[in-house]
Amino acid sequence: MATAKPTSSKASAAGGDQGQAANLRLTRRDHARETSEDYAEAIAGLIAEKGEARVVDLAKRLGVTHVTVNRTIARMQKAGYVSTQPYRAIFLTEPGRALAQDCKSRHDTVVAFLRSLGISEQAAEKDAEGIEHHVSPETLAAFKAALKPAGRSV
Amino acid sequence: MATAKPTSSKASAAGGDQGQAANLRLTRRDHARETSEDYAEAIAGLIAEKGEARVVDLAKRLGVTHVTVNRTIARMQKAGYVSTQPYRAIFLTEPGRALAQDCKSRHDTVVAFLRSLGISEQAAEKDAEGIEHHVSPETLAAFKAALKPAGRSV
DNA sequence: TTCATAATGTACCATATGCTACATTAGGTT
DNA sequence: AACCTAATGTAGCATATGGTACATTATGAA
Repeated sequence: MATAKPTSSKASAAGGDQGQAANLRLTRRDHARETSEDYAEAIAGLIAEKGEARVVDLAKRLGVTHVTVNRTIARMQKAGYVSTQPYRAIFLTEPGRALAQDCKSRHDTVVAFLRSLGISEQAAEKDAEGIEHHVSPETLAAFKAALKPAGRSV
Repeated sequence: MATAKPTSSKASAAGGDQGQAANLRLTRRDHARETSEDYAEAIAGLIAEKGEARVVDLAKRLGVTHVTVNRTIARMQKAGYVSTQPYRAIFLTEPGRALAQDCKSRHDTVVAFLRSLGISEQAAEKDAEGIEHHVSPETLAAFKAALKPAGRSV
């Protein structure tokens, strides 16, 4: 009976359980990556603002304790995104800088797009934090296109 | 170190930190809720399609093993969203049904909105899975408004 | 009724995220 | 130099999510 009764357009589009399963699986598997992206973006921001990123500043900005920051930074260092030494500041490696830049670009696009819909700055920023990690290149392109109907090609 | 006195560049960033910190904190704290939402939606779908939701079907649809489903269902039962008995099917409670309905509505709105931007059905479905949990009421309303430029006030 | 198999449950492991409490280090002050 | 304090590090706990391996139950077939 699992013969996928046409639940609106969902079943036909996703190919039933298989399709949706893949979507959800990917969504969940990427939580760690999302964290790394948030950290990379925050580190880049701090470096831009004050020249270096300290654990305590990251904790403040990310809304977690310094302990959580410490562990995440350790993981990111193992993954090659940051470099740091005990009791020293945290710096981005090349891959880390690329990650941060990519994230900031996406973040800004999402915020600008939401703002263009008339959404308040507060809500746009808040929603963008959650949404920016889930926009595919195709959707991001559509957002950009909607922002530049005139034709600036950037 | 850093007696926190020279708040030259910090002052301007301080207010920003607070706001962003709150955004990120909320985003992360809600991962468990997102899971419950996905499960509620999947259970509702299975009940609609086959009359009952079994662990094995949920596992297939959500792309995880039956063990993961089992544990999550236990948590959701404790939270009052579902009711079930050993070796029996899973049913939604009233709060569970409300949650599922709310999620499906949001999901459909997000998909429709993305589709209206010209995004493919596959990408729209995939992105919606990740985005639907992060759209505020304000943004959701904006999506709906963009879908109904004629003026039907919902 | 017996039995084979699928479904479900349980035990145990791993990672990621978050915390509190406490230990250690760095840097400026005295 | 000694000292104080903020910053950093570490130990241990908790929850959520994911898994494999194995035990148990349900259920239809023989």
